[in-house]
Amino acid sequence: MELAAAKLKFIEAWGKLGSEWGINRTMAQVHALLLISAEALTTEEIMEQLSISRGNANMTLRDLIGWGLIEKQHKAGERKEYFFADKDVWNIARQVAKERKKRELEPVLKVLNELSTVNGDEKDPEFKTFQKSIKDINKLAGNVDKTLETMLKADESWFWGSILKVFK
Amino acid sequence: MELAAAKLKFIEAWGKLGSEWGINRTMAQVHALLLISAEALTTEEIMEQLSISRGNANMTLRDLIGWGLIEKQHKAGERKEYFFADKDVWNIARQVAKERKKRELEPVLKVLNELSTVNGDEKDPEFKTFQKSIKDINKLAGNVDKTLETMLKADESWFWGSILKVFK
DNA sequence: TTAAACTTTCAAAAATTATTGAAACTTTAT
DNA sequence: ATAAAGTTTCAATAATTTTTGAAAGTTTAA
Repeated sequence: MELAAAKLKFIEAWGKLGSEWGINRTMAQVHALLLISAEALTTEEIMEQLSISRGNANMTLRDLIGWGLIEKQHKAGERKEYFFADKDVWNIARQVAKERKKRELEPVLKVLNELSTVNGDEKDPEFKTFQKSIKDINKLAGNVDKTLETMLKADESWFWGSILKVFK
Repeated sequence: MELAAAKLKFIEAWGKLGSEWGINRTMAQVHALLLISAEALTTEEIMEQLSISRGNANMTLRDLIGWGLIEKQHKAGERKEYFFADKDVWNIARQVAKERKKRELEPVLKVLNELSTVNGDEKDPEFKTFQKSIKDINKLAGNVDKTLETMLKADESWFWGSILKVFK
C-alpha cells in the first residue's frame, strides 16, 4: 500500500472509531490527519484534504484545542495560523481520559452519590434492588475513577508495566 | 428523595451516559429500568414507564439481549414474555467490554496491523511520522486489549485488588 | 379452524446532530 | 485610514440516527 492510501485508511478508521465512542467523526479525522502529518497544517490544507467547509474546520479545530489535543503555531513572518497535534500517544490517551472523566464520569458519580443516600422501606424488594444496584455501580465507578486518576499521573511504561506484570 | 423520583433520575443519568458513549439513549434507559426492577417486566410495562412505542421497545429489548445484558423469562401459565436484567454489575461491565472489544477494538487493531506493514522512504519525514504514530497507537491498543482480556476472565475483587494494590 | 393475545417488522416521520457558506469580525501592513 | 488576509459566527440546510405505528406474522386455547 502507498503512504497516501495508508493515510486515508487511517483517517477513515480513526473517524469510525471516534463516532462509535461518541466523538464527532470529523473531529477524530482532523485529529488523525494532524497526528500523521510531520508538518503543522493550515485551515486551508485541512479543509482541502478532508473536503470539509471552512466553518466546520474552524469549529473542529477549536474543539480539538479545547480537548488539549492540538495547538496553534505561528510561523515567523506569516499571517496564517498553523495547527499541529501532540504526537505523544500516551499524552493523547491521558488527555482524552482526563476530559471524559471530567465531562462524563464525574457528573455521573455525583448523581450516584446522591442516589445512594435515598432511603426507603428496607422490606420493599423494589427499594432493596435499587439500593444494591446503585451501590454496586458506585463502587465500580469509584474504582474506574481511581485507576484513571493514577493513569493521569503515570508514566506510560510504569503504568503498563505494573498492570501487565500483575496480570502476567 | 422518593424512590420513584430516584429511579427516574437514575434512568435519565444512565441514558445520558450511554448516549455520550455511543450507546442509544433508549437502550441505556431500558437497561437502567430493568436493572433497578426487582421483578421482570413485560414489553407493555416498559413502554408505559418510559413512554416509548411498541416497535422501539421491541427492537431495544432485542438489542439488549444481543448484548447479553437482559434475558426473556416465561412465567408458568402466561402468554406474555417478561424481561429481566442480569443484576451483577461486574458481569455487566465484562459483557459490555467483551462486545465493544469485539465490535470496535478488534476491527481497528486489524487495520492498524495492516498499516504498520506499509513501507516507504525512510528519509521522508511524512513516512517516519506516519510510521511512528501507527506503531505507538498499535502498542497502546495492544496493551488495552491485553488488559481487557484479563478483565474478561477475572473475578471482580481479584481484578481491582490487583490494580489498586499496585497503584496504592 | 378461528380468533384472541401477543410479537415482529419496517417504511415513513420525527428528532437530533453535523455541516455549510456567506457575512461579520479582527488583525496587519502600508 | 483602508484594504487585504485571515478568522469566527451562526442561521439555514443536510445528513444521520432514532422512533413511531400500523400491518404482518406467530402462538395458543377453545
